[in-house]
Amino acid sequence: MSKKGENIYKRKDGRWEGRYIKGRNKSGSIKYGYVYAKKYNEVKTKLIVVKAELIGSGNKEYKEELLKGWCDFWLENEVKNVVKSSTYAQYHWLCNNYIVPFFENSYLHNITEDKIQTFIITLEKRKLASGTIRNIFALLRKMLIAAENNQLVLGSPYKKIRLPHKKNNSIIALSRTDQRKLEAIAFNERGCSPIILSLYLGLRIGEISGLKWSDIDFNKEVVYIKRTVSRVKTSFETESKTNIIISTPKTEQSCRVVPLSNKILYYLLSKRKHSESEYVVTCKNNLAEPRVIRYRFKSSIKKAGISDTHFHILRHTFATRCIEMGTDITSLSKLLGHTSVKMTLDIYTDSMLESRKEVVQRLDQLMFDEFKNVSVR
DNA sequence: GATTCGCAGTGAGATGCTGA
DNA sequence: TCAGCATCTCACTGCGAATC
Repeated sequence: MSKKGENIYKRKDGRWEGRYIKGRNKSGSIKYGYVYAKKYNEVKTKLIVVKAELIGSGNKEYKEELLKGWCDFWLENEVKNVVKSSTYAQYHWLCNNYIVPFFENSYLHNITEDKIQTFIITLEKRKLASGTIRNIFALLRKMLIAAENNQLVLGSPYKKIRLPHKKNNSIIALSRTDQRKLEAIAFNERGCSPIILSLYLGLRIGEISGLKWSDIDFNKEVVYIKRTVSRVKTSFETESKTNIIISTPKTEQSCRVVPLSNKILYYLLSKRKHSESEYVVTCKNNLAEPRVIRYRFKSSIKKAGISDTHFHILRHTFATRCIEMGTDITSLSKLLGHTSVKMTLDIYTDSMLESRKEVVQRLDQLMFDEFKNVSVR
């Protein structure tokens, strides 16, 4: 029930007791405050409230708060109701697995640049990817800024930290041969294939998972992307639990209208005839969650004899084929649901190498003709 | 065998910041 | 002013174990 470091314990008389640092006496030992309740969760809530009151009152002694305590308070009061549940779950995980264990016995006002730098080096030694280390540091800094705003931290020890360099991974798409092999298997699926939807509409896995037949306007020949599905950790108290969350797409721009080609329209119409579910891609007549789609994808690429890859490659393949066919970048950006054209350019610049070569060849031809003319003259 | 779940970690995309 | 980099938010991946 109670977690290590929370200072919440079940008493022999059946009640739950929670302790918090109220201050220190002259000898430096901690003075505790106490709260009681019949249930664990009630004690936890009472502790949060009393800590919030202490911070609000500007209690000088309370400044000797351990990072662990501040972390719990901050997550519960300043993060939980502000960000999406998936982000909260992510923060919770990063805090409890990296930040809190390292700074477990550190007081907020004793956290120095050196200590944070050592923390980063420790993470590097654990062979974590640079992106992950940057994510962990970004979270720690955010937490420290919040503590700074509450006068719990002196100075800004997070300002001059050296972080590992970011890696740039190039985008990989399926070759035309592999795409054909995969399509052959996907078109033979009994239900509507998520592979076809991603290859021909450029949809993300969560968008496919949440796609309903009512989102498709067969008369206007368009599909409306309105929701995304993901599995998120929702319980952090006792045994951990995850749930399917249906929410709006990643950004406002991700809510979009994607036109349907004649072939895809025909494909969808034929699949709708045999569907008994409100969802386009199904598992036991309900929506197929992203994990199920990924699981099926893995088995399809195995059957197709394609080397192991991830589902998102289908979206990259869609974008790459569009570029190869000369689609303008603004239209592609809209189709993919990117916020800006710059974003699309940043991601798919490498895919445009062939088009750029073509342009240079054309220029070369032009120059050669000019050169010939000059020589003749 | 198919599917679900939890854990541990990585990557994508949007937005903010900075310095040339 | 604006490109490029940093930061922030959120989604996705791989794997093993459990369950259906």
